[in-house]
Amino acid sequence: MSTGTTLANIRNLLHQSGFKLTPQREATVLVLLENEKDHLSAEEIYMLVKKKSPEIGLATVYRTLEMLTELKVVDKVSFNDGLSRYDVRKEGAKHFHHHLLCLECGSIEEVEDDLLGDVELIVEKKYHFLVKDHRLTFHGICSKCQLKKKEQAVLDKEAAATTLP
Amino acid sequence: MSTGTTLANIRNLLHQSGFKLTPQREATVLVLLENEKDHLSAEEIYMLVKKKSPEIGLATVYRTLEMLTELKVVDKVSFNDGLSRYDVRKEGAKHFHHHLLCLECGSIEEVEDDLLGDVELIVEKKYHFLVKDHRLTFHGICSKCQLKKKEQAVLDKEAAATTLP
DNA sequence: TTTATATTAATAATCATTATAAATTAAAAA
DNA sequence: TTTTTAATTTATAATGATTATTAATATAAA
Repeated sequence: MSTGTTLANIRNLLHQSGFKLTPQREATVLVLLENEKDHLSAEEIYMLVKKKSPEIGLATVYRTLEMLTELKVVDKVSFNDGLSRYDVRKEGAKHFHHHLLCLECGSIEEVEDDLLGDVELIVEKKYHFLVKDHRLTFHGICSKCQLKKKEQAVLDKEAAATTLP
Repeated sequence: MSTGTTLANIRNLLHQSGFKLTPQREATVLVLLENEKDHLSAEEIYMLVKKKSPEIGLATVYRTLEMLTELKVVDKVSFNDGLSRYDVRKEGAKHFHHHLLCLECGSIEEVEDDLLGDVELIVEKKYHFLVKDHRLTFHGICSKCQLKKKEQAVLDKEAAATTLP
């Protein structure tokens, strides 16, 4: 549980922004807070929220996520798989966290390090582009799949050795 | 027209990879090469290809783009708008080019500068993640919309001044 | 020239997401 | 506390980007 972004904070924000706090919205926020590291899709969030708010409809989850995204409570990220993922924004975070997307198993890991340094300033000055946010995703192979591939390579080698007369 | 990635190169690559060179595929590649800077969606590409290959179907464009993406001739990028965009990959490019996405008008500009330096190495070493590619997108306001906003602010100010008694 | 099979067009289907309209409810007002 | 208002929800339909299917067509190797 992040020290900054809490249910109470989000309640306040909704109120200040003129939105009502419904049980469905609260359940959705709770699920997001409980699963901060998981980069859940809307459908996944829906399934989890349903356990807290069984009558909820998928469309409501989508609406809630959209509202939270516009309020900048939540970050929405698209990878190349046709799904959007939703993360609670770390309050006070200086930059958006980055993602490591495994091309083999589809797992997504977070990188909190500030990898960009002053790049936003460079972009603003050189390209006259007022930067509000950014997204950085690395596509590659996670350590687990790298291990798997090594093991598989070993097995393949042994199988070939066994086959030889 | 990039000096590296040409129709001839792509023809060779298709052949070497065991794919046939159909007029539809050729037309698609031509459109992509002619519109390198434009970050076209599948639908936009389809409309352009149709001018060269009037009988072509949208599904064929999708299939061709998918094949070119798998062959790494084309890069597919997703922003948060539900569409995928397709760019010809610059042959020999050391890194993927970056994007400036304007939140106001939706325009997309390219950044060719290498903004990341050795970040991929850092990620590989620290996170044990074998990096194959990356995507970096800046969300913000383009210079045109910044100008527009300034002009609008000026107009608003004048309107307010006119209204005052 | 023939053959094999990759590829296409036309159409249907899928799926993530959004729209719709009646019903419900949160919270402000009385 | 009750009433009112309009925001919000549910259930369902609709949308649009993309993929699957199948008969027809076409590329390129033999």
